[in-house]
Amino acid sequence: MKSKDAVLSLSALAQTSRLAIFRLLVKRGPEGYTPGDLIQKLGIPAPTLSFHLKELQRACLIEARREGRCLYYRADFDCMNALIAFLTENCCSLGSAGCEVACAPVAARSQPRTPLQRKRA
Amino acid sequence: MKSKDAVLSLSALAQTSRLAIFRLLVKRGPEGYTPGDLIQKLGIPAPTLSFHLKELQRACLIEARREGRCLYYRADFDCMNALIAFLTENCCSLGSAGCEVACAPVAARSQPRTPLQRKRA
DNA sequence: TTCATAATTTTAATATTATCAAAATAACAG
DNA sequence: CTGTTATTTTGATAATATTAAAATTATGAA
Repeated sequence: MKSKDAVLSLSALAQTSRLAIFRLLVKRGPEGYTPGDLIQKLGIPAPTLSFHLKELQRACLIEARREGRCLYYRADFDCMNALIAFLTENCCSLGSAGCEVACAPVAARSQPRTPLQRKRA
Repeated sequence: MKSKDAVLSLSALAQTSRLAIFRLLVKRGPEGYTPGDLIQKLGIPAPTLSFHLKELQRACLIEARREGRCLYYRADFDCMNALIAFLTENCCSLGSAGCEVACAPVAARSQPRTPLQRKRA
């Protein structure tokens, strides 16, 4: 990851609402949340939320998929990994100290499937 | 570390000049650099540099000590540790996965002492 | 097609942040 | 005290970010 990309990612996370959104999406895992879900949970007006989601997307920290009429946003763990790697390598003098940090969604391991997913199986 | 502090730290690092300053200070280790050093290395005007140093200091990412008529700024590794811990715990779903990231200056481990340090020993 | 809902985009106003020149301050040497 | 160097503060301007309201697009159902 280049310094320029790191600044972009850091900027995206350096805002109260966006950090809150991202934390929710991380906790949620691969299934993701729709903007509607996030509006309910965070109380952010729709246009404002949309703006912040776009910022996070621009920094490649989240990605969206469409399912019917809903969009589902989820955290991009590869990108978050890259950011943490950049910080530990460049801002920590740790270098490759044998400690491989790998971000992965907790939810991916043992979460009940959604009704939609069950329908498909 | 609270979410509010994390936003402050992230904001401080989310700017090209400040990230560059911080990376230099991390590489440098405990001895630190004076504003004059940084002006030479980065070509930033003195008032702009001073502004950015204060921002980094406000986020507790760097600290200063005076030595004669010079100020020496150095990275605050405890604070950086706290930030990385926050990110891995809250934005990575890693939790305490047995991977303890600890930031420390490379310079602290195996760098030839400065003339000043030799004089004191 | 027409309607209702989900989500985004545009617009526009406000707030925050960055930049840098000029003046002010701090520390020291003579 | 006076002059010199290092650094910060002030203050003015430019750039960017934030947000709400209104308009627009897209989707699925009737």
